Amino acid sequence: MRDNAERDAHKNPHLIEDRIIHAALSGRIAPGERLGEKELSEIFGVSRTLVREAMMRLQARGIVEVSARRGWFVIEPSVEEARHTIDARRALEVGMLVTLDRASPAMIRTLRDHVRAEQKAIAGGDRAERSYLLGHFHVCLAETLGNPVLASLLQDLTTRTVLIAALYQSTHDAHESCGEHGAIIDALEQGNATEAARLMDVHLRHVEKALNYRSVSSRLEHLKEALKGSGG
Amino acid sequence: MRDNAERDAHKNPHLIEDRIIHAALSGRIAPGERLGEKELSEIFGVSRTLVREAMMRLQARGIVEVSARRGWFVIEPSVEEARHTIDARRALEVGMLVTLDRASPAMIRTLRDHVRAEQKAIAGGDRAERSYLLGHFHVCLAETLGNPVLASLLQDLTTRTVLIAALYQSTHDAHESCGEHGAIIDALEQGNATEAARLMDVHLRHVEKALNYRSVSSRLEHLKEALKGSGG
DNA sequence: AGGTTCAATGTTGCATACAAGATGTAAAAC
DNA sequence: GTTTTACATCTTGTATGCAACATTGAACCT
Repeated sequence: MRDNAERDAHKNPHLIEDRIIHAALSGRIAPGERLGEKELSEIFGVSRTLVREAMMRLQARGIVEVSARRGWFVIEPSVEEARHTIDARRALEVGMLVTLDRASPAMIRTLRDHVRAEQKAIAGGDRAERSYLLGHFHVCLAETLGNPVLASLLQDLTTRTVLIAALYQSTHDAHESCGEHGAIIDALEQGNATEAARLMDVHLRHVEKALNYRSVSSRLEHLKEALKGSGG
Repeated sequence: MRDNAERDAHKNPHLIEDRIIHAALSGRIAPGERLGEKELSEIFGVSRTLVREAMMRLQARGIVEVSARRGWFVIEPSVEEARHTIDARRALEVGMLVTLDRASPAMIRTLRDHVRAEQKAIAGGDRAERSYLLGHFHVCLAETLGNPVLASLLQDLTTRTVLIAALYQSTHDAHESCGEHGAIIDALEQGNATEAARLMDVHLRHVEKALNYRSVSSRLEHLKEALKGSGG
């Protein structure tokens, strides 16, 4: 991995977004975190203009939001938004598998490789890599099925889900997730797309169930919640 | 409807995008059409900066693309991209209905209203309104089901589909589309989400089948195609 | 001490200036 | 007549400057 982002930010206009998405998927950027334009412009060695343009794109992708004259912040979805996001994701992934014809052996091999990488990251204790791979499995699935449009949509939804998981202190076990990924591939290998879809549905319900919607770590929400039952 | 966009473009940062999306859905903006920054900045009475920011968001949404130092253009998807887009849409909409529990009477009423509006636009011969409503039905469906995330995703996918339909000279009949929308609502009303999903699947397959993938109106693609069989 | 006002600072919002490259056109060369 | 070349023009790419607002902290008043 390279650290000198400065030189590439001009050549690849999407570098800034890519880095931020990757960092979010890896759990290195928390929901609610502030992303200052000046700060980023120094990190990437470009002017605020380019940073701003990247933020605009990330905003359209639902990853960051702007508070007028206060700054850019990584999204901090409310409980309702979190539900909607995961529901949308479930719809998309279940639909993707339901409407699938058949998965070729080459696809299966690619997916198995990915799960093996997940296992390795879990065993190795690399938290960032683990987080990234567990999320990226879903993007990888869409890519492997050969649809870049689906893959792109899933990248955004997955990133948002990872942020939600961080915000609501997901207790979802990495082993379990990885195992479920494997089971989905099994079903695909046997040509049973319906079963794969069902397993995906269950998997994503697990993801949601592991969230603790009570413990909102947002300062404001936390305060609201705390004060609601204190003084009345 | 108001024409003086100038005054609002400052207050509502998303006005430019909204207008472009609406125009695309209405068939008033064709695929491949050039959207000059200066041109737009004059129309909306703002500087190029704001136009550019809007274009960045539209780019992230897959509606426009930029050709370096040549300009911004409404997307002109290749046959392959068109297939992927419609496939993604089918996955999303089928999944949305499959994973749905139950549609309330209020929802059914809203949807029926929409279809009535479609019929009225068809009868009245308002091509733009007809195009808009037929596309927007799907967004409306997601909104009505109560998921803004889904609605937002569908707005983008639907817009892209409408552009694809324009590019590949879709012969899909408006009456037929409208009828299929009605049938989907019927199934939802009877609480048969599976059937609704099946009908949606069929509906979107019709949409794709109505495309004429041979007659690519893009100059470049057209030439490529023409020259491929001419001289070898 | 507690609360209020006001100035200082930091951040985004928006416009503008200029650089760099693409395109179209007309003159020049053959 | 055709091709080439040079130039004029137009468009986006990027940086920068300044204005507007939010926040913070200190001084000040009560």
